[in-house]
Amino acid sequence: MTYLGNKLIANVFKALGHPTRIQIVKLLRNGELCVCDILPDLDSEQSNTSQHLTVLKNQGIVESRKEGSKVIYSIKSEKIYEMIDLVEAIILNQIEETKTSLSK
Amino acid sequence: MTYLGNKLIANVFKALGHPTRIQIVKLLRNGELCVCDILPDLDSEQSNTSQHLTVLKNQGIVESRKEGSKVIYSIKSEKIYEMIDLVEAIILNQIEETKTSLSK
DNA sequence: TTAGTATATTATAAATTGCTAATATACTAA
DNA sequence: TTAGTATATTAGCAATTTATAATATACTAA
Repeated sequence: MTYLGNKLIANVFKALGHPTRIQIVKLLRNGELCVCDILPDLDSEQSNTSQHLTVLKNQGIVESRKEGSKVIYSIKSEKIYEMIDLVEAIILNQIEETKTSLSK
Repeated sequence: MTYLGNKLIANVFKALGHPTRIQIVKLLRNGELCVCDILPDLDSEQSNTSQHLTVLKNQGIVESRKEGSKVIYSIKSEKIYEMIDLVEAIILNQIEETKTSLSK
């Protein structure tokens, strides 16, 4: 694959490379939410949250629509959750490994 | 999940968030390689490549062993390739979407 | 021992990212 | 129209990441 292709791929991973953005994605696992419902569950300012949502949107991870004065965000592809599940499995493996090497 | 958990997850994604590191991971798809065999396929300096390998190693994405004067790197879990495949599928979807919206 | 090869580490400068505070925009209701 | 709510954008600074150049370490062979 070309450098350009790897850059596109890396950009998606990069967008997922922040704890707040991971949390946003997880919040959306049960369905769409307006920003007003996302905000109280996060530990960051309104403007910062808005910026994180923009990053996720720019990489096609979430999409949004307007409903009255609210903006509703949703996940564009369930594939994102498969990715998160894979990462969690990788992390669990490593924890197991660390445990094993400690008890030797 | 806690902030700490999301941070662990984000760190793995972050490690994959660079085109050179994606390329390294792809190079290792066919099996382990020494640094000397990775270097010529990359467009970056020796020391920079070594730093990227360290990032991947720190996140448990690759592992290494020494063999004589060479260091051999390999992928720790095939799950990484499932993740890359998912991202590629997401990107292809978006390209299709863009095409569709252009032809409307 | 010396020279050469393979890889890692360090310092540092440049580029990017993240956060905050302030401001702007869009909508709703009085 | 005015005030209030919901969200986005901007500017500026701090923190992090990236690349380069230089140096260090480990191994091999002469």
